[in-house]
Amino acid sequence: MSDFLKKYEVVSDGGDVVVRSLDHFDPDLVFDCGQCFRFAKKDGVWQGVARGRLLRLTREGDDLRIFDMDTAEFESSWLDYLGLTLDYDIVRESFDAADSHLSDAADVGQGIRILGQEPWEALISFIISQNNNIPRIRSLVERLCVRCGKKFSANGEDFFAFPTPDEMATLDESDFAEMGMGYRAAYLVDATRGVREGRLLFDELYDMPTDRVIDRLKCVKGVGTKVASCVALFGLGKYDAFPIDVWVKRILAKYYPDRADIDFGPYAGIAQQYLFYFERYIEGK
DNA sequence: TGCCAGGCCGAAA
DNA sequence: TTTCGGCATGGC
Repeated sequence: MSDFLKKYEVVSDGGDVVVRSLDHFDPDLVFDCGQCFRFAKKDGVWQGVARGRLLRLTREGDDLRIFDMDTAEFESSWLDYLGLTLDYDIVRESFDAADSHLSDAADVGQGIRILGQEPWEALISFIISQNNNIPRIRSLVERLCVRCGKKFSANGEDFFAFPTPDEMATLDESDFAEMGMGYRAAYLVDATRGVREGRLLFDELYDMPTDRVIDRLKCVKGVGTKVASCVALFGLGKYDAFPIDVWVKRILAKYYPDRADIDFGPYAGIAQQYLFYFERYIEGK
């Protein structure tokens, strides 16, 4: 375990886990910056379904409280999910060194961390995201989970896990279209087929260089550079995944007209997320 | 009522 | 290789 993990402390507290002195984690930004679509704030507590479980958490001053969890479970899977295995002091230093505009964006988005989502969920979510707005993406993802995800109860309510490929395969294109997926219905069918038939194996992608990962993901119909980059970043932890051909035309052309070849380095994907959030923030969301 | 949204596909130049 | 129209749908 490297030194930076000693920057915070994980303790048990009345059936909850409390992460003491945690920097660079603002739930309002983490869960509302457009990287995930299944979390909502309720009575000051962020809650959502992830990895088949209800996750509830809130900030308490310098600490982060995760409800109804023991430290063993937290350390084995949620440390990684919440992005706490990466030192954001180092990320931030690299941004400050790279560029002043990015540094400004990082000021605004201070507290964003990249979650470690399931690649399958990221793939489906970001196929749905194309040419769609965030409230509608949330609504469509939820509709999909209610339709074919496993139902479970937690904290006195019913929730639905994100459907597995097999569960998605019980639906056809017309079912997805009925849900309001539009022309993405065919893409969802192909993604499901691709994973079930082994054309796309996520396990092979973790140790692969990011550019090859993106090429592989593009074997699914409806997955281009942008969607593939989001899956690589949010679902496979490829922090350098940067959707260059899309953002060169949008964000880069907008903020870096004379520097189309700017290199954001090993955390380019995180830089991209700060810039995405910054654009939403300065344009009033 | 229009415009637009975490884009991609396929055709045309 | 780059450019561009079309695409389903519903937030705003």
